[in-house]
Amino acid sequence: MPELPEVETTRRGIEPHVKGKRVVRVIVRDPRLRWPVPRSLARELPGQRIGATRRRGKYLLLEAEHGTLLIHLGMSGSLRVLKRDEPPRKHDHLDVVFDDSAILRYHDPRRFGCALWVKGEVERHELLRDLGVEPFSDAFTAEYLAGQAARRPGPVKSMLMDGSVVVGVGNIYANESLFAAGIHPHRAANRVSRDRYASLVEHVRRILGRAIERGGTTLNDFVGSDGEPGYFAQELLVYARAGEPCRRCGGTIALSPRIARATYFCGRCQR
DNA sequence: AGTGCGGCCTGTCCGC
DNA sequence: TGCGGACAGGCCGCAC
Repeated sequence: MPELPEVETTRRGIEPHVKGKRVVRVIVRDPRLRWPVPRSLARELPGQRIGATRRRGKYLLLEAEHGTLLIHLGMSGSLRVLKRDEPPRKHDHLDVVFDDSAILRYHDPRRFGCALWVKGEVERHELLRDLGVEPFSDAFTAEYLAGQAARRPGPVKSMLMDGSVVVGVGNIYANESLFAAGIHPHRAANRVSRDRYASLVEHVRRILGRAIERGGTTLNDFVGSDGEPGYFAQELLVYARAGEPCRRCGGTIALSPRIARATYFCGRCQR
């Protein structure tokens, strides 16, 4: 399930194979993604060279000369680079074919992802416009989080997973970061001290960074652009460990479905 | 305006 | 062994 580390792993994996290459063809086998793949993509992208690849939150941006290919992997999407053509497998919905015969192939069984063609300033696109700060940017600070939290009596975990506050922190990494910072996921956001937000900021960065180093987290189906799974799952301390012993205090990891999907925590270590 | 929930999908797992 | 149903999960869109 791609969160920021999985998307960044994918970006780093594909960049050497697409940067500077010219697109010769776009093949849409099934346009029925979260939003239909626009016809303009196959019509306009061919002939253009890909420049930089970027990431904004969990969106991948492939900048072409006169537009941007905007891709989201949803929860089951992956991108692979093929050296040459091979028969598409089930759920291989989209190919971008390059002038050296390499193919960027989009695979997404659940079709929660999207592939859009954006002209003009991509940052102003409605999907990106209202996104919160990047966790690795200077804007992600304890002061910023405390400020956001001031009007939020709801659970701190909900705020952490709110993409209009900070991007890229999905369910897995929210659970892990709150455990590392010793903050109870049910605690009201406006009742977390500034010092503890400072700790949370550090742990979010450390955990996301470590997950990127390990190639992401593979629980069911995530694979990087080379087809390899990620290895961060081995380092998860609370996620998917309900009923198992806390690695810090030996207590039992609890599972609460109350907030935004499955919430795992240690009731002794997190307050 | 923050918050929670339904819905979109399909593969996987569980119980009968 | 077969099959229905619950579940997972990002995130938009909507209701409150």
